[in-house]
Amino acid sequence: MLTIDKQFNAIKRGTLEIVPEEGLKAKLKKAQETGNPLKIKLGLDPTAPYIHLGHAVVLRKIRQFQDLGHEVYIIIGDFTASIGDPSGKSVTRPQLTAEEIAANAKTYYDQYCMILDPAKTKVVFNSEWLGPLKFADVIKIVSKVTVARILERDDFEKRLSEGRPISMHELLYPVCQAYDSVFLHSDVELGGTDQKFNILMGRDLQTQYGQEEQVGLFMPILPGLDGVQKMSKSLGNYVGITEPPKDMFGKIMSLSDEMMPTYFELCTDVPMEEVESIKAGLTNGTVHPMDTKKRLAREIVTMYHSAEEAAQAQAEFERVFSQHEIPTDMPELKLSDELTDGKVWIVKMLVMAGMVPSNSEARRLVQQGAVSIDGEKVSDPSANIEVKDGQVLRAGKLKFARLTL
RNA sequence: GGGGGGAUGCCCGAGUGGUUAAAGGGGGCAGACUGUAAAUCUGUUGGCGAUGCCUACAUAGGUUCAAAUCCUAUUCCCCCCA
Repeated sequence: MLTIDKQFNAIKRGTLEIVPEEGLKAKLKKAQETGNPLKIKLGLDPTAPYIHLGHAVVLRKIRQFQDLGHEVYIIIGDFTASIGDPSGKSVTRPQLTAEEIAANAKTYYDQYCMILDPAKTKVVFNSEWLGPLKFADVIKIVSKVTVARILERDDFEKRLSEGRPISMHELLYPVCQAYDSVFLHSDVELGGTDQKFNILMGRDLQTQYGQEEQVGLFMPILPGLDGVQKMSKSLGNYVGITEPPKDMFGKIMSLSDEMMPTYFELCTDVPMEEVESIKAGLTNGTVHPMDTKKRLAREIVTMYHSAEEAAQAQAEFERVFSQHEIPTDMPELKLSDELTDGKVWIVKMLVMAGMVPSNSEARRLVQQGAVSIDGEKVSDPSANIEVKDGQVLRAGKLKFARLTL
């Protein structure tokens, strides 16, 4: 058994803040003494069922708790989804049907299992306890929270002062989330910094209900591949945990150098001392950035696939980009039905290969000199190409297809 | 309930009768440079086998030789007063 301090330090890695740190230590201690596991809470929005490295940061932290023997409750916020966490951007959210939520939850579950221990994970829906509440119950709950307290929330405060609208139901969102904590008697709630207000609200409400307050554990928001905005699918700057090794490796290699230490810390299990020395090495130039990035990519691919696949992905990467050779495997494009006098229009090929969405886009690529066949540039958008079996069509740096007849 | 403002391409945002497929910026894509990086520079960014044609400025009609721009109705959003 690890000492409390060691447990605490392991958990602390990568966290932005633990509120309060002493509270967590006390809980860990109590759990060890009594043998009762802590209840770890994580709320998830059921609307976006695609898990990427950004989500993984929090999930991996949760996994650590499991490894220490604690119980994890994943709360699917199906009830609260009908409110939507107030952001001021989209006040109204599309209502999901029960089927959609169930389907999303299932997809989620399949992906969690890549990170979490399914045996120690309980998935619950907050509609289960929020749904049956009567209006009188709601008033009772709400009476424990003051308006001033609610309006402290950045987003509300800002909107209020800017004269932008705030709907009543939005005020209820943090309360609902806090009530989840009360209902579950949670000991620790994890979330991104954007969850700070809601999680602290949970502490307040638990106190009101005479419960021991939960500890808030905040993880940083992982910046996306662009290094600027948070990782999100809709921004396209993400690495999905179910992506093929090759894609995962390639995407990580496209990170900017400055992002590397952050990714090492939040996305891998490389010991912190080593992360620090890598960081120092990068700063004083004793460590080669590209090698380091390859290491990073390898660590991450290994985590979600395997060491062999990671090695293969790296070999492939080096082959294509360092030695400028073509990839070993690529999609095939069957052209036998498209031949006219043994020729195929270049634009048509690109569209058929799925490399571009439209003929116009294909023309543009050709005109810009991004298209080649067997290394020979095609620059005329109206060209009809005489195709030979096995030739390689390339568009831009990343898109390849083998032509077959 | 009354008064006012607004809805433009992936996003932001100009444009108030005619060289407007629509300025500018962001983002994306491509090229150069590289370490498939970042930064920078350049080009490009509705569709169509295409020196032209079609579709687009919330929706539906209308005026006009000509509309994103004017008129009418509809939908949605915001602000102020009550």
